[in-house]
Amino acid sequence: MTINNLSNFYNLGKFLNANRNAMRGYSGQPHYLVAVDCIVFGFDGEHLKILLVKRGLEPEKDKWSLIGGFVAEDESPDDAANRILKKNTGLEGIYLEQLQIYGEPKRDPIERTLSVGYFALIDINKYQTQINDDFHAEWFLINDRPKLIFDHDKMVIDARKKLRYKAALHPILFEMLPKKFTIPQLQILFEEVNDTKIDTRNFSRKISSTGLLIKLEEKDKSGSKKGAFYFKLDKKKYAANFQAFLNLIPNLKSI
Amino acid sequence: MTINNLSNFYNLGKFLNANRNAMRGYSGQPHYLVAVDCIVFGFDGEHLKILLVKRGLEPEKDKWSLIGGFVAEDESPDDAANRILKKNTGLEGIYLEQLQIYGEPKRDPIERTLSVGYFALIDINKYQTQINDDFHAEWFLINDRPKLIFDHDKMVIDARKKLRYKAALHPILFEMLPKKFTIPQLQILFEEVNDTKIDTRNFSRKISSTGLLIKLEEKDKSGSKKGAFYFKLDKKKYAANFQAFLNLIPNLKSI
DNA sequence: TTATTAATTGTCACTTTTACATTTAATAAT
DNA sequence: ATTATTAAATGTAAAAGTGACAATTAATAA
Repeated sequence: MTINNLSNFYNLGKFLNANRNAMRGYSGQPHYLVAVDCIVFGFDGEHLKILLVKRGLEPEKDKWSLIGGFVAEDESPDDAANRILKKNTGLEGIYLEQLQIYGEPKRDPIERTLSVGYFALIDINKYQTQINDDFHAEWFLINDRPKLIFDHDKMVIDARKKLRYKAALHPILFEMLPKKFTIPQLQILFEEVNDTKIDTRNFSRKISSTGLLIKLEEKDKSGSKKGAFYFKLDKKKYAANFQAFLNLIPNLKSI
Repeated sequence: MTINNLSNFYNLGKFLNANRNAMRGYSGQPHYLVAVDCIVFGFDGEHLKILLVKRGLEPEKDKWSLIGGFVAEDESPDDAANRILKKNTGLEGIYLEQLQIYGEPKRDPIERTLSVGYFALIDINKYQTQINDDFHAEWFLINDRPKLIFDHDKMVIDARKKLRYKAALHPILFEMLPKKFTIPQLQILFEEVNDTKIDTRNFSRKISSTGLLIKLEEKDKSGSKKGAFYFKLDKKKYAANFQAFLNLIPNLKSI
């Protein structure tokens, strides 16, 4: 039995795997590909959006999919997600959170691949300035996106649920806003994420009471004659209070 | 080059992997072992406990570890967790939730293994009746447990944090109680999980206001002369309200 | 009959939440 | 210069929820 006349590489691989494992690993256990897929959310001032790419390899080449890639030998899944996001958006230090693992045996028809889902929040403007079109990434309205490959549609639905959940309790939505933003902008973002209308007076009071915002001198006059004051995040309080439970959505208890 | 005179199975494995992938998979991507590890919490009426096993294989044989195992070819990680829990506790339909993935490249010294962490909540009494000692599982006080292998200590810490977090908002702790339980029992459980003392009057009022409990005729007289009334869960309301945000812990906002 | 012990329950002050409409600041139009 | 227009900013009162506090009750044991 030589390498040259092997008719079935696959079985030989299995055979050698078994031998190798008996010698130096966990005997006979199966090995899988491990990937990460990122659900990247952004906000353009009006609508919640999601960043998708045209898949570059078979199968399903040229179909829309989440940004993803395989976990390399020297990196953790978190590292992989950061690397892949940087490659596709040019951005570093993006807000990133593990969603869950997707591991149905048949989810990838080519070969068993487990995928760690991440959701990411980015400032869409920061992205736009740095974009080079090498990766064919494109923003879609969250409610008007193309069908995605594999189980990516489910990932998007799960990520949206989790975004809503977290945003009701923790001030994560600021991650999608530019450094300077107005209260009306913030409110629209909250309304988008929660698919609901919020009372202006109550929202403003609630946001103020968190103590997370610092009012600036400057006004944004693009939206109205009167103009709306810009605010910025109080970074220290933001970091310190991030884990605390807020109550940012009306009727939270009956969601 | 024949199989018989190969001096290095590992390199051959790599070589073949690359060939195999070029033919029928994703070319050249590394494959890893994937395991699940379960952080199993229980409550004995007094203290929060965790279920550990003596590891049965090298390395670290006979050291304490979480209940775990590899994900087989025909099952998802969720399936694997259920299978492995059943094998080790005899219980089916246990409350199980994905915690996160643990994937540092060197976390297992033998071979790269990614592990999906799960936390499980079980009624410790139900377990005790079904135990057979085949698996050398043992309950430990959460605050007095042995050092665990690999990164399992971190998993336990993470799981505890998540348990606390979820228990503050959702009625998951009932999963650790028997069908009939008293309010004082429930309160002790909440106090254990949150490492805090809770005012009896406020706790009782808060729990009642959820509408999740049904008062029974019977009393538990083991703890006092007066006896404490048993309650049971209103299963329908429990299922319906599970996703709603409650506020079960005092001073929730400043945790 | 009394003592004992844990279970059960009530009140008040304070905070938070909700529902709801008017005033204000700037620009554009006359 | 005055007025019209538009979105931003703000206030209040009623209701619900929260936290801090101690007295009463039901059973058994002495």
